[in-house]
Amino acid sequence: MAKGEDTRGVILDAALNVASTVGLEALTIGSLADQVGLSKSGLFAHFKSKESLQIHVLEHARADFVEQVLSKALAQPRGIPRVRALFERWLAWGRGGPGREGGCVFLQAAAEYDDRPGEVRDCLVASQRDWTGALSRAAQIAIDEGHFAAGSDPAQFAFELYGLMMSCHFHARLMSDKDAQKRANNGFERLLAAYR
Amino acid sequence: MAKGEDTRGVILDAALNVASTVGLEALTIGSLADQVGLSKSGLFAHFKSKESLQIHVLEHARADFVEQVLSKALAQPRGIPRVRALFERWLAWGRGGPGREGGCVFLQAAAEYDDRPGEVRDCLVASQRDWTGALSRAAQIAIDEGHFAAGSDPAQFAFELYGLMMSCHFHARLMSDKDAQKRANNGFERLLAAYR
DNA sequence: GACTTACTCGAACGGTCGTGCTATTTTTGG
DNA sequence: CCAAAAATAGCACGACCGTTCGAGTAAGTC
Repeated sequence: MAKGEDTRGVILDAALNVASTVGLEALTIGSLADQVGLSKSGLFAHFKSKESLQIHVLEHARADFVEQVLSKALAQPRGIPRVRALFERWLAWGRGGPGREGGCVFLQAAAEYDDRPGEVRDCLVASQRDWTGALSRAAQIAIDEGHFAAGSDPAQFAFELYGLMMSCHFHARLMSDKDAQKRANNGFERLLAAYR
Repeated sequence: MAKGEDTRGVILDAALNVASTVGLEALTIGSLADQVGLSKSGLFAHFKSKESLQIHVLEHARADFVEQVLSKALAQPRGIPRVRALFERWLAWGRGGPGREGGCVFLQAAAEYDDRPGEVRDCLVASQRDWTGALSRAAQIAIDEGHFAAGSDPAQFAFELYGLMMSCHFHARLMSDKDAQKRANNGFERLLAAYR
């Protein structure tokens, strides 16, 4: 009973790595099976369809994101410190690393599914709605704490924060811009200044 | 001699429409041939390979972008008016419309090729380098004209502008946020205020 | 040790992919 | 109008896709 759950975890780890680089659609069961040393049908049996696999990959990523980004940032004091922690850990997560060579799988998936209906898209939208909601809530708390000006729009703040993250991902990965991280931080400080 | 160039244009129009929605990689020759009423091999003969087709699609899009966005914005007075025109037309182009249902094909391609080496990526990077360069130049002019504070970083401005555009595209398309356009404008005004 | 359950494999399926090759039709230039 | 050239169609190919099925193996229970 435990064996199956283990290999399933190994599969999802590898799948997440692939999906972050080439996307969830380009992810193929055959090559994934080779990577983890399973037969194609052996891997397939764990998920009943490719769509199911894609959804599980997204939820796997979401769990990791919540653990690495959200929950750790929530340990920071309310207000600007927490907002800062959210942004910094978000950027760090999106930078990728061993096991997630392709950066942020959500940004990859966002581009893939923004015009492609289906359950995968629905799952992605739900996760991103949660995330933008968490960002907005953190901004609202910053208002409540008096760190941000009263009357500020938390959703507007989240919107602009999202933009900084996306631009950083774009410049760092596609444009090989070594200053992307620094530019994102500059933009963040300017954003904070505007909302104070 | 003219016939071939015509059908080639028809093909590229349809291909651009498809690529903007599902991506350049998911674009298939067979379905594209059906759309334009050609046989698979008949269409294939126009481009010697799929990679060549993808590159031609990108250059087709680039030409349209230059015509619809860059050149028309350059007709505006130097400084903030021109910067504003660039941003507004950029957003409008990214919003899509008939013939480009999927929005901005460059954002789509940016996600697809940010970890996928090859000639298509090289072509995309070149076009985006041109574009960010144009944005930076417009910001530099705004500095020269005294519209932006002396000592401002034009590339930083372009970086943040790119973020607003991406976030707008993301929120409008994936998240079905009707306020995305408004939020992008809000962010733009805040950005202008910071650089004045 | 027998039985049941969970896991994995190999082979095969229909389908679609990009890509050649060879005709045949259509367009073009003199 | 005719020959040269360009454009298109038809067909076939090898490769890979997701998926199914049946058999075999390992693990857990009584």
